Amino acid sequence: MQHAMTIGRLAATAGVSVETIRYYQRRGLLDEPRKPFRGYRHYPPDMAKRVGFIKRAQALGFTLEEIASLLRLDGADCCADTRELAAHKVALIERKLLDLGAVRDALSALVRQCDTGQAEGLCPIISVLAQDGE
Amino acid sequence: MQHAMTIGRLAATAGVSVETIRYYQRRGLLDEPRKPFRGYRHYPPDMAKRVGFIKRAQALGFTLEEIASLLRLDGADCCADTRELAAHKVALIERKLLDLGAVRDALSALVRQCDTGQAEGLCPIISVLAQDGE
DNA sequence: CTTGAGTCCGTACCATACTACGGAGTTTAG
DNA sequence: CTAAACTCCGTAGTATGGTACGGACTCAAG
Repeated sequence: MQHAMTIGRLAATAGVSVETIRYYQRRGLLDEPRKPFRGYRHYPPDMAKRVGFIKRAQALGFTLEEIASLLRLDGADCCADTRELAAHKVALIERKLLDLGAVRDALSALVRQCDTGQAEGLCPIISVLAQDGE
Repeated sequence: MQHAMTIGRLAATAGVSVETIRYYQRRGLLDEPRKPFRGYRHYPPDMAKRVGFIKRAQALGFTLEEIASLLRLDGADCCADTRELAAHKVALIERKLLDLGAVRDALSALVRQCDTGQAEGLCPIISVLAQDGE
């Protein structure tokens, strides 16, 4: 590991800002290397991978809290927990997809109405989501 | 409309807090009924449906800003502006559908990997997230 | 050896979407 | 008719996920 970096290089490598790195440290997602007696902290290159992990998990809809717990079970045999969390997210997303589809249909019906010039029905956006599903 | 409610009953019916109702009023998502000379404002029952719509739209990932413009489309008849706005929202939703669909596919592929039990040591979800890929 | 860039650290600020609080007025149940 | 409960209204605080700032220190190039 001769390629230890400063925080600035780490941030650049990981594609985030220095402030974001520090924020993740405060949130407990990254640990802060010991500060040398004189000089700057140096970060191992793996840290950049960890930041990448965080960013990818975020893009999949995990909160920083959830990501922190994923990172805590990293490598452990708690695959089942991770699987549960992911499966739960999938279920949430499936519902969102259905509901979003309904809203899209209502809106595009409105657009079609406009195009065919029939001012008959009024747009019922509210009612397409009106049932207390969930 | 003999069933006009006070803000407290509205909030209870809609399953949110009084403060949330007021907040939506401030944000322009709900209008505030006139205050009688002496007494409390009273809210029509439809208002609860409107709040329900807001909540469900939020769960779909719309911001309050976006929801405000969706609400403006409810009950709209077709003028050019309405058509434009609706078409724009449809495009927005199509994009969300694609993004969410991709997230779901990625996540459920990961869950399937867990299930096919080829877990030699590391959880597949963790190891995929840890990858530098992309 | 100076200067400019980068680091350290704390604090403050941003947007979003609430949530809580306090004091005054109003309503309603007993 | 009194007292609890509710409303009104403004202001202030919370959580999330950062971003910005400022002063002191340190490192690296000229």
